[in-house]
Amino acid sequence: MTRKKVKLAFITNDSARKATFKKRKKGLIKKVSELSTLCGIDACAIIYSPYDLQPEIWPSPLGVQKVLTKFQRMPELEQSKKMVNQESFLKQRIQKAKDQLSKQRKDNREKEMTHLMFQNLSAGKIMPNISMVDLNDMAWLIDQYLKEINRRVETLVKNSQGQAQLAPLPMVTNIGMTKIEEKAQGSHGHVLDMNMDVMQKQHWFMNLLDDDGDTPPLGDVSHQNGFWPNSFFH
Amino acid sequence: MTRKKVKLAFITNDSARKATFKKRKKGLIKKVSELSTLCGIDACAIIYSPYDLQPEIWPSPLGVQKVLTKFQRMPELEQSKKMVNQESFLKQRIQKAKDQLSKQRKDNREKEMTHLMFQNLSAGKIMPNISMVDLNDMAWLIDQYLKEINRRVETLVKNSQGQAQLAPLPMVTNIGMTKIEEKAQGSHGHVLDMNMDVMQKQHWFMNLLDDDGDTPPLGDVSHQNGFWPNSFFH
DNA sequence: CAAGCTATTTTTAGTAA
DNA sequence: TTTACTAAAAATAGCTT
Repeated sequence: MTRKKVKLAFITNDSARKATFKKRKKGLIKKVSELSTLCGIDACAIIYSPYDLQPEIWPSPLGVQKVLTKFQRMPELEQSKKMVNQESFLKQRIQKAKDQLSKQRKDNREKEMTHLMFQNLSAGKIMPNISMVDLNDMAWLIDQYLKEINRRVETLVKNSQGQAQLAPLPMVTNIGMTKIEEKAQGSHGHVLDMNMDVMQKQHWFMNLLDDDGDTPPLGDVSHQNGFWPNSFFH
Repeated sequence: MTRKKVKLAFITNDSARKATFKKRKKGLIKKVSELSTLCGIDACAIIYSPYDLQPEIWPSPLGVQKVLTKFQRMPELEQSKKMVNQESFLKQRIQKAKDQLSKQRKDNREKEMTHLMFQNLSAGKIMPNISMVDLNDMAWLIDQYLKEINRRVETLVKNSQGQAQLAPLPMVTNIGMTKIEEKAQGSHGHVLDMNMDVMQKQHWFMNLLDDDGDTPPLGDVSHQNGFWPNSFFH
């Protein structure tokens, strides 16, 4: 808090709560990354929120995976797993089976996407008959990669600090496109801004399709099977 | 940090690192719990350290369990974890091709601009029919050159230090124009201040055009295809 | 080492644009 | 609504005990 000392209790005002959440989420991730850097700690963060369908993750999907795997091997946790009663034991078995099914589906989907992505993106343009769902998943995937790239750029920038007044390094936002300051511009053109919201991303993506020339114009799909957040691996 | 601004890098001193870790771990857990309370977020923290056998957890073993179970059900995230290993080689291929394309475009644009620059500036004035986009890119290019010149000046200054109290060398800011202290003056006139923000640069540039006499006055372009930062190498 | 102490830096609540 | 700003609150690096 700042202008006023804050009471540590649930914020009932919706917009105030959202604002606070966004600010603190950012701060928290910064803290995690700093702890990781300063002390050489393996760390990750996964933050779900009612405001974003996709959870915010740090440092990367792979990084999260790595840390979680490590955690799951830990015996202490198993302790707490075992401390649950019989009912939850059964629930666990059911959950485990469900997880296996889910995992299998995911693996299938993964292979499918790999194939699609290679076919499409390596050709330098997007095939005309690819479904919106697939496009969406692919776009999300690319988004994850871009975020990872930006994280690395930032790390590099930080490590080369003290170089005396370097001009601010542009953040990588899309191939061949740079911008000096994230907030210094609108989101027109084909720059894939990390901070674009879902509608913006959709817009950007649709433009990309249109510009491709050989793709028939598509109608508004915003009311179809959700655009970005929730169609990944259903 | 406090008594000194901290460098974001691994702390090599063992005891200092441990002290920092303990302090920051405490702070981090506090932040997590606050976020959870204030915004009604389900959250947990698990912090391993080389200093404790048991990881520090929040809010409780069961609480951690609960959150983790929720996470493990999430299909979309897991997907992205795995996908990376298998696909990183693909990612590399695609990225490499894109980088090459981008580089080629950049090279072309640079040659184009160099040509333009020679045509225009060596004549001592700016051609009237050059486009705003080109003007903008050219200005950016010149800006880069000036920065490079300043870097070299600074290098020279540093190499000749120990000369006992050199007067502060004026920074080169534009041909024939100097200023003693970056912040000791406003940004009016034709001095190209490295620290000018986008709006200021735009203003400066527009003035340059107006003063040229034979260039028709131009309207406000701040809402056109971005002024300085984002129109280079589209 | 651990614990306590500030001078500073960093975060952020509330507000304004 | 989002973004920007700023003053106040909180966190914390380097000391001291």
